[in-house]
Amino acid sequence: MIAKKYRFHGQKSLNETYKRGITLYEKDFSIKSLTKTRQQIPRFAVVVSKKVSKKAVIRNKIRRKIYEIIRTNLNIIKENQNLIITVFKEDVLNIEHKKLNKKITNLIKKINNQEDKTNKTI
RNA sequence: ACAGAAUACCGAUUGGUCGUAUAUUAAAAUAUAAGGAAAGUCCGGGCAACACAGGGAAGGAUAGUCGUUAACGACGACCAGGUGUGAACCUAGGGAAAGUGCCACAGAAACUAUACCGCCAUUAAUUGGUAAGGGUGAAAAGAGUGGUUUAAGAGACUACAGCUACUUAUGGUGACAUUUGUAGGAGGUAAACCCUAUCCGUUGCAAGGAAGAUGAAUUUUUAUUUAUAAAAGAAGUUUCCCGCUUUAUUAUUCAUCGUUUAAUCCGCUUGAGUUUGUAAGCAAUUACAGACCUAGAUAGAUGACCAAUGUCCUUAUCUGUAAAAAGAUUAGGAUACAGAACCCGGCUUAUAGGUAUUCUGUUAUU
RNA sequence: GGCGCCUUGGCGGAGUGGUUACGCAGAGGUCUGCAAAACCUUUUACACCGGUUCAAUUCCGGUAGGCGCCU
Repeated sequence: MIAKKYRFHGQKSLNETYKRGITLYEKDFSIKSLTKTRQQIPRFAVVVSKKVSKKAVIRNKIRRKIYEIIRTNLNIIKENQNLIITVFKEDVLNIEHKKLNKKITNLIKKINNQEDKTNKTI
């Protein structure tokens, strides 16, 4: 898991990223990001709804795997970035660790490039 | 050996790298960290608020007996009925002789029956007797078998067996069992309404409490008196009525703003706790003594990756044997169900694979 | 986390202890020069598993799926 200071606290900050952030889609999951000038520590959230799977064990495993990938690749991410990853399908569990790692890191890099082009910071 | 029954239990282990939460601490570091069902939320209790948990009506739950328990719709032992060759298992198992309702279709008739065919008597048609037999149906004058009686028949009468109500005696705390006598002769359904007995106040930790700023609102009448009393109204308590509480300016309610790296803190984990031993009891369980402290998250911790071992299954080879069983090696596969959210006692449902104890039936051998 | 409710053909939607109405949709036919409308015929259902009962979609218990409310 990831440390408590890297997590979101409360609903308003989450809603802000949902409204204003940029989104990119993969087959089984999507990424939203928003960079803020006031912030000093990046924040992450992984959302796995009950529609993905009814069992709490499977949902927890998916979250933990993705959090682990983020934790090991912290150097890619900007200091003032907010990231939300939402999972749509149960198949994420069956993907190998290395493949998932590649997919997610590539997506994050893409998003960072887009943000640099548009200069969308608040 | 095969096929079963019951009860109790385990449900992976070790190492490496990188991490998460809590506690201790200045920091580093150390310690601890998910189940038998944590699940479903089906019952019961603690705890909290409302009145200290009160009265009546309505409503709900349960239903053999005795016990266990904080309590229960749970559990234990026993009784009765049913199922099974048996070990055992199942049962919402009070009342239909308080009252009401329902019993489709078929059938003559579905409940104080009054006869469709049949049998007998009598006739021109018919009418009368009869509940033995047939047919319908889930269920049919509902006490079976043998005999007597008769026009034909029938508890109409009798012998034996059996049922219901009351009753005698013995055993048992009791349900009840065995037993004595008298009387009786028309069904089912209460998981239909209902009656009887017992129990239940309502809401649920998102309960409840603490932590900002500004503004607005907080009634009327009477009496004495100039701040008290009484009455009405209002608000709260809710399935309804009664009753109760408040009528406050350091308070309550509403609105707006602020806080977003405090959307926080308390409640929150020492408890009907875990474990060892002894004693009581058939058992559920209880008593006493010793030792121990063992998760506490809140966009929600308890993990990710890698390696080895164990267990089980399958294939092949070897050993082994009359044939099996069993053992060794090689290769491949599987390793379940499932994630604390205030806390306990049960129930129900899901679960790869495995272990132990007691018992039953069949076959074979001694 | 807690509390409550629902499930009937392809879709909507009545019903109740005795084998399920109706409307729309689908298929075929009548009518028409051809269509529409109208009329006639027809296909497809009580979420699943147990219990009570002679008989259950209905009554009772459990399971599954779906929905709502409480900060």
